[in-house]
Amino acid sequence: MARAGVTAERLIEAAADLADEVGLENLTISELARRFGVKDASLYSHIRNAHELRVRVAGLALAELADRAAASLAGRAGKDALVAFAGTYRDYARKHPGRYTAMQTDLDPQSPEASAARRHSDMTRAILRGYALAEPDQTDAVRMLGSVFHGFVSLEMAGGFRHHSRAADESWSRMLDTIDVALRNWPAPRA
Amino acid sequence: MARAGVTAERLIEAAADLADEVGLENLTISELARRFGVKDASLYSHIRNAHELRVRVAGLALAELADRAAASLAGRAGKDALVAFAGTYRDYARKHPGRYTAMQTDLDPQSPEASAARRHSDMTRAILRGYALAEPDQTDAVRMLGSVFHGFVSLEMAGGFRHHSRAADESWSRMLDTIDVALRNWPAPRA
DNA sequence: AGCTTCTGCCTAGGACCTCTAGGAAGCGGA
DNA sequence: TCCGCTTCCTAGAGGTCCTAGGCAGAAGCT
Repeated sequence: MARAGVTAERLIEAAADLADEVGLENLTISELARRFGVKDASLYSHIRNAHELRVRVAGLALAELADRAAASLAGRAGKDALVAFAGTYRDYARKHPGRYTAMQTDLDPQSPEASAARRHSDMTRAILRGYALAEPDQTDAVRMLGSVFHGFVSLEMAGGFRHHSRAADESWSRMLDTIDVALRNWPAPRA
Repeated sequence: MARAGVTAERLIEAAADLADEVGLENLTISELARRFGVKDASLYSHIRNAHELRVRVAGLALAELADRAAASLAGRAGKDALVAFAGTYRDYARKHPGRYTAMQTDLDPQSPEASAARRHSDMTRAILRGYALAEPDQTDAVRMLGSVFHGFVSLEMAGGFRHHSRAADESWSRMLDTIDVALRNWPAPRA
């Protein structure tokens, strides 16, 4: 009997594709096995359980997005870098909703997946080199940027901007203008 | 045989509590029935299916949070209103993670639940009365505020700020300072 | 080539979940 | 008292996750 040739890598990648197609909440071991022409139980030689599958997809997505974000940052600085970086996040989320959702999984800080998450905050810090911010303001700014990007993308994905005629693209671009101004006018503490 | 006295309202409320305890993804019809001392099938006289249950929980949460936000806004204006409003969101999310997560469900714009969502954007607009912003900037600002609040809360819930020693409370408060400044210095288009 | 070992994939089956169909029992009103 | 509405039931189909135990390709050794 010919083997299907399942490996952990091919499994995770197929799982990520499946999640993008049907949504992370509909990513199931059974459907994944079906796609490989294999029984459910067979997948358990490659992954421990359904939760691990999701964590691995999260890791894949974090790494993929970090690579793209790094590429978009090359040769750019200041607002230019900010806009490119943010755009990469938004594009990725729209093209890969399942992967993007998986990224929000609560990861064990010890896990290898969590180190990919660290690349993201490091890159966000790199953007801030274009703005003069010392610690702890820099950490606060990293968190604000993460919040703004993720918040917008996540509300957009959930359909939150569909009620109003104003194009989401316009709001996105004006929001980045505003954030740029805010970073250049970062307020002193105890204002 | 005595009746359990299940009604749609009591059901939704219990479902919301259950979601807060075990997470929205672990909210099941079976467990809910168990809590009422009733068989699964009995619940289907009150709700159509599991998806409707989630949507109803989302509606409950949106309405509850809107009420609290409205109360926090009473008698406040400007930055004071901004901080109080934002704080209400964050508190609610921390006390009611299941309800909060449910709120992100993609709602049918025609549904009664979606009208509760409208209350939220209306209140956000009200906050902006303290800052001079004409359309379409106002809409962009509403979206930015929603993104910032939701993004921060959502990253915090997912454990995104645990890696660094800087307290999330501090970052939150400094972020609101920055947003306040940004709203007062909203940039002109085509900068 | 024959042998062993590894492991990818299998069958079988338990536990739990969603949801439908059809029936019985509580409870209010005529 | 009896009727009808609603609540709750039993029965059962079908899907999901996951474990235990086994067989048969594939890979390596002599």
